[in-house]
Amino acid sequence: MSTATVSRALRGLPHVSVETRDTIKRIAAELGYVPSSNASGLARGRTDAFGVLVPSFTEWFGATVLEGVDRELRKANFDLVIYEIGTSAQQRERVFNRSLLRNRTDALLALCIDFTPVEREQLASDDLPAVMIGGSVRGIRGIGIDERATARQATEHLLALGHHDIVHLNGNPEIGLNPLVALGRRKGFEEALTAAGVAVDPRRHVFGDFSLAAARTAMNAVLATSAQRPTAVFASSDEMAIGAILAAWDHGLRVPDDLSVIGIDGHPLGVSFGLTTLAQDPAGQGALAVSTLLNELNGHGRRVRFPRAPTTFISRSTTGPAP
Amino acid sequence: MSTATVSRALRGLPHVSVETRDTIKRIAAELGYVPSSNASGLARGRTDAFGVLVPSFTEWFGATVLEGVDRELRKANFDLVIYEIGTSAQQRERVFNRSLLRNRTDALLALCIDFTPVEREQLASDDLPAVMIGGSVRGIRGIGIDERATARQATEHLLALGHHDIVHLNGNPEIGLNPLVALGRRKGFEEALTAAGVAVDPRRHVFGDFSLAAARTAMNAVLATSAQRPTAVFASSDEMAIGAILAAWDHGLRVPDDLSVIGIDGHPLGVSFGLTTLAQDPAGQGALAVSTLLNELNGHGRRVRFPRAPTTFISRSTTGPAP
DNA sequence: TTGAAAGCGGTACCAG
DNA sequence: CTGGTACCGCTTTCAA
Repeated sequence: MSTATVSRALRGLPHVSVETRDTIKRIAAELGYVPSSNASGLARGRTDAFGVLVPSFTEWFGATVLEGVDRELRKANFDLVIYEIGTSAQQRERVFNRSLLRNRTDALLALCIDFTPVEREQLASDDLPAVMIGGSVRGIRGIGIDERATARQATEHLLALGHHDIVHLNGNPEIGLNPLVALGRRKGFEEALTAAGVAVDPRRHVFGDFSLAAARTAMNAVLATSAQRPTAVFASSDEMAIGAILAAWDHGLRVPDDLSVIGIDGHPLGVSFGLTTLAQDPAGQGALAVSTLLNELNGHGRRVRFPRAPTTFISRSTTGPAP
Repeated sequence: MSTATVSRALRGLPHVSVETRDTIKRIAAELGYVPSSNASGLARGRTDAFGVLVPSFTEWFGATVLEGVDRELRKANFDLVIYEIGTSAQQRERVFNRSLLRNRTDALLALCIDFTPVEREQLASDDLPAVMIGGSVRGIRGIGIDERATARQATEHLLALGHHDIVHLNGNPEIGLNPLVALGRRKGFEEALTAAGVAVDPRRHVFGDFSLAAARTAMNAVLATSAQRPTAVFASSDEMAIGAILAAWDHGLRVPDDLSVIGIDGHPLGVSFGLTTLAQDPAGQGALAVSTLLNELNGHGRRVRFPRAPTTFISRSTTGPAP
């Protein structure tokens, strides 16, 4: 058998007789033969791998996106190369100067990262197809929910229940993540208020760092010092919403009787707290990004733009009528 | 310039004049040249990448290990290829038959996975250096805490506070993860009880699936039906411990006044609940595995055995004297 | 110090 | 349907 025939047989290409193919496959299995991805990749100019840039492994959104990415990649027999790039510019520079451009991947996914203009330029100039998940950025295609509309919907839910004094527990836009998400959610919150004829009070804009602990601290401060207590909280993430619930408990307040809380995300922990939320589907977003890029790599269609990722209102038990 | 000289210059090898090297580096930078990892890997018989098998992206232990693995890999300019292999044997077979043996990685890390004998054999026969993190398995080197001693220490803490009726909230050993961790923790629990002259009551062995929600449900059942209420809970993981705390709250019980709770892990969420726990350092375990394997790949030393990973007692506010 | 040339392990084109 | 054979882009040995 020539190497050519073996190669064809093993990859399921045509022009190989059935019996030849079977023989080759059997022997390959016996020998435990597996082609070298390096050699194959070199010859084909492909790597059969996607790269993903994540801000952190331990953060829910990114991890859940990876779940979907991996699922879709696995179907296509692609591998997944992950680069964790914290919020430090130094780490990021390393990745950009070396790994990204190292031709180890056929495409790139970035998770809600706040790229610098230089980085965006590098990404664009590089021929690697790239998509950003969790908030789009100029120059790179993005897939994500409609931040503003989602925030508005959450706020409207609270308004409809009669709440007028609502705290917006938001993420700080300056922590290296894509600032557009915090900004967009703020905007949607204010829009809803304004549309309902409720005044926007800047003191009700509180920062919880997108983390449970920080949100709890921030809300504790609000509940401790406010001359007048808010009756509801709109949190830009479920983890912050749970922090708000714990803060309410810290103050002996009942949820939702004394304080209503709504979040965004659909974090699994929300179930345990009966959290009302607007759920998104990070795994679905990741899977969509992969299948689209895979399609484009195969020459089917070019440069699709993504529609807004869907969001689902999940009504549980942390929101109720204003007291 | 010949390709040979360029190759030497760019990789910092000797036998290149300083000025030649500088020129080459400058031009390479201008051109944005980056060597193809495939070609380089093919020529050197190396991939400069590690593979990691994780049960799930969204589970705390694995994600935290990845954090440490990535940190150490990045230092060495290695890339990280991740294979998520749920608990389904089918998915795993895919990985084993294809990816693992695909020569995309120089070494393999597996996170607390319950390999079948066949899989173990494949791993062993393959020349890939491998280490298992979070519970060792026959045939593969492992790095992890001393399950039994840690569980015993946690239980002893409770006993010392005067508790005699202790529930062990354990993980179910049959969910695809390494069963030795649940078994070892059970053993340590019973040892401590026996050493203290306390009878082991099988009805106090409750399964929480290593998850918060399941643990809460399980504990709710205990608290609802027990003729006599336990005064303390030893949970095999912090997430389950938090589930127990929520269950206590569900029943209007105060922690630790009515029920003491201790966990194992050092999960960040524990901080928010004041959880007393025996913390381990998953990132450190991952980093150690990587640096060791890296060393061995470079020919320095061979087949190190790992000492037990350390554990730290963190006393917070969920344990107190028995009522 | 530098360059020439032989692989590394596949793929793909072309001829038989 | 099958085999021969130039590469793919880089590393490495050997000479110059």
